[in-house]
Amino acid sequence: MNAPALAAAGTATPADAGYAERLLRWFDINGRHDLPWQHPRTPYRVWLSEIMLQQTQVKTAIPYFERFVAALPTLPALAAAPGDDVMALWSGLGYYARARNLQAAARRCMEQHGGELPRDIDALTALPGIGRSTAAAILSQAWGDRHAILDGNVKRVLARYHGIDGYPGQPAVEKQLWQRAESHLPSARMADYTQAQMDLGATLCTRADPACVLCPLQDDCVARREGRVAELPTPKPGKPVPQKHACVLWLENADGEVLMLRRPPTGIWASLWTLPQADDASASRAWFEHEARGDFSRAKALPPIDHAFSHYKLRLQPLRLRDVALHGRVGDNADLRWVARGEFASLGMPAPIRKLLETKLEP
DNA sequence: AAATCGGGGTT
DNA sequence: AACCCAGATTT
Repeated sequence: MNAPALAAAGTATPADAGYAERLLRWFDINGRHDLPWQHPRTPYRVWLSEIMLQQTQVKTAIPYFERFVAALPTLPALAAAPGDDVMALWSGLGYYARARNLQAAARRCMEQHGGELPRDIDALTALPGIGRSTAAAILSQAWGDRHAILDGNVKRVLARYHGIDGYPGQPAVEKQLWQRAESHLPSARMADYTQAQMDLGATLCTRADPACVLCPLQDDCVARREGRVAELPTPKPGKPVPQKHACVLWLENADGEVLMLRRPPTGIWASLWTLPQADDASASRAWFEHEARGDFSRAKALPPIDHAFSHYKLRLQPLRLRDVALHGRVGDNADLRWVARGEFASLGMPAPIRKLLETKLEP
């Protein structure tokens, strides 16, 4: 294949014309046409799906999406909802800043854009939680507007197709990928084209064991021709992650309710409800003796929970204590309260804490 | 056990 | 511009 004309990046050149055509022809037969956000394909539903899909795979996102749009079917409904409701609907998906940004953006749309998502790439990108790729995905899918996306799937496809070396998260590499993405845009069918790219990357040009023999782009794929499919895209340079430890207190009152507190609005597990946590057992004891009455030595250590973040590993040691009463009146502090088992579903909680609290224990 | 994913925040 | 942060899932 001839070297593509870099000067022409941004417009489809004759040399590129086949890319979108072949991809769309493949999509018509093999693409995903029944995703819940495609029917009906409204700006609000596309937006919500794109935010969920930023760090979550389609299969995982679908039940969350269904539940979310059933509870909050429109942008004004999202804007008007209590923040706790939004967090509860997001609970388990991870990256909770996405949910807070989502609602903040909805509220800004109510104030500045007449209660609708703006149909303008710059206005969209200015909203919290929406960057260049997400804005492009919304506009192309909701309206058919001509913008290139560059998510993880597209990065992988383009890195292989053009044989681009270097970690795609690196700015210089990402810049090249954007240029390639712009160069392949078709002149019509943008909604299908955007979905087709994501489908190709998700179902066929996968990270491990891609199905190259089925690929509509295999004839011009540099990685395929040079036998470098397995080594592209270049993996992220690894770093050792530190191991951290903490204790969590599982305190129950005489009614079997669990003491929970709301974490601060920034940092890890922001705004989520969780168990009282301290760096070690003696700090847990100090917290307990300050807040509660009872014999701390009765606390029973449960099996530790291991949880992995991208930048550190956390081992949580749960300490369970029952028939606990507090010194003060809990009702005075909205961020610390007794929670009945039946209320768990309505609170946003980190996945490992929810799992811990739902483990069956002897009475 | 390690890699992954897009946007926002900080330096 | 170049890191750093956030978390559940998949491999």
